[in-house]
Amino acid sequence: MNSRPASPGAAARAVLPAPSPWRASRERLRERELKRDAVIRAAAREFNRKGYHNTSLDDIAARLEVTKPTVYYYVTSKEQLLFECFLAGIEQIRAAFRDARELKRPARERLNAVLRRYGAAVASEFGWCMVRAEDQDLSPAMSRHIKALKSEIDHGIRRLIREGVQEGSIEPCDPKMAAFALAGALNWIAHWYREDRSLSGAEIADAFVTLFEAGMRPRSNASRASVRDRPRRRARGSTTR
Amino acid sequence: MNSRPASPGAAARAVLPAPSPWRASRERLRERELKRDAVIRAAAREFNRKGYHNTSLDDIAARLEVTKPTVYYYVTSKEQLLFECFLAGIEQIRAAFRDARELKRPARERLNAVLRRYGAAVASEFGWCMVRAEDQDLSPAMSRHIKALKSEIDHGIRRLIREGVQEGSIEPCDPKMAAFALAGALNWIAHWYREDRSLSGAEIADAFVTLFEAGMRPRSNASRASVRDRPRRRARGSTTR
DNA sequence: CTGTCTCTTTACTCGCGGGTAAGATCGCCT
DNA sequence: AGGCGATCTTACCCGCGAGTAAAGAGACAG
Repeated sequence: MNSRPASPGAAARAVLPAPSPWRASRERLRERELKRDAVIRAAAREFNRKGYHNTSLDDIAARLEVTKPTVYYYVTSKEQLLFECFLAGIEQIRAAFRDARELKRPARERLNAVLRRYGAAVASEFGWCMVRAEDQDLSPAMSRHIKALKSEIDHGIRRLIREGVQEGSIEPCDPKMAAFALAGALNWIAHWYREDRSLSGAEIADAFVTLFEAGMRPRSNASRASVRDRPRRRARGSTTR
Repeated sequence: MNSRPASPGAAARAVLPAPSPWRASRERLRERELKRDAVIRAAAREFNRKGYHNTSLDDIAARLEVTKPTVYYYVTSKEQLLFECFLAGIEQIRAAFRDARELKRPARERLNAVLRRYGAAVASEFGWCMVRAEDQDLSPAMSRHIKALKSEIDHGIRRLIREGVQEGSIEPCDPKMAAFALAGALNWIAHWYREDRSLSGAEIADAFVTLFEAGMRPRSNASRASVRDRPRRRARGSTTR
């Protein structure tokens, strides 16, 4: 407590060359961090496999080859475990937004970039927890926290859509509805991805983005005449309807 | 037991004017059916509000102003209760497919008709149960049953898409991915619809369908007419690779 | 060797909730 | 006038799983 290094210089000198007595302690800290992460990842995997309520802390502990109290040494409650998994997932998406903000491209492309990483996050080991962390399973405080984060993501998507519509890179539409549709399709990946892993999360997101962009109504002007499988080129100048 | 009516005529005569002794019994049957439905609807509402695992049978009973064993008089287990709710939801969608099959319209329109009723079903009181009935919460037998029904719906959508592509009413695309995207967006309604009920389920589905059809990439100049501040020409080459 | 700090275990508590046993109640039939 | 079947209740059982108390096992310092 009171033995904190007197000066930054002294501390730095001790760190690098000599086996300072502080080194061991720092290493332990690091190891502890690693173990904590392992606990959270194990929890995510089990929640993913069997669902939150069908997973006991004994299960998670067994998976780590330790006992339940050990798990409790690293987290305070099952609820917090779920919350941490949720955070790990959502943080990937927040990072995607931060990166996209730097990008100097039309909003539509920035949106697509975000959606790709969104899809990857949902397909990740934390996807299930992120998508399905229900307020009903959580204390009011955590529920509020999660809701706020989800809302942030939602409004981020809406904002990109709105920008895109304004600058003309996105077809005019209701940003709220569009955001719900996009996020819904991507979120749902978490439900079926466990069974069918033939594609990576990013690939799925790519396929979805392509679909959302093009739309399902044929684009080529010949759409009304039964076009077999010609329409490989997108409509350029001409229009349908 | 042995006093079954000798002829249909006798039975019919007894039903209408006279208070046949069978009437009471039939009325009881009917009432029983009604009560059973009430139990299932109450369960759906509670599952919807608090989730399957956070709802106890005491909760459901209390909501009906009866006691737990009464609920068990109508239903054999909590699991079955969830299953019945699931069935009630999915049956609406199966009906939509049956009706659409009659329709003599392009596959794209039949698909849209199905999707509209799909959305309405998801937004109904059974939507949550239908969408979230997890195999993990159910016995293997029921899990298989539910999976089969879900798969039936999924393949129905894929089939309509495939038909549409073949006849040219739908832009060529991967039916499997497209079905996942569509169903995902609609299923997800169940997650946010409880909070935001500003639109009916059918209206939401309508909005989604419009969106899916048109796509988010601006269509040719014609659709551009409605855009207010004269958005510049969209660059063709700017699509992400 | 000894105190102490970190990490992990064994061995519990305890309430919740699914499910049941054994009647009460009530209307109907004979 | 009493039996009977359908309906609903009171009063219970019991296992599971979240969470905890308390003690052991190492590592390191002095």
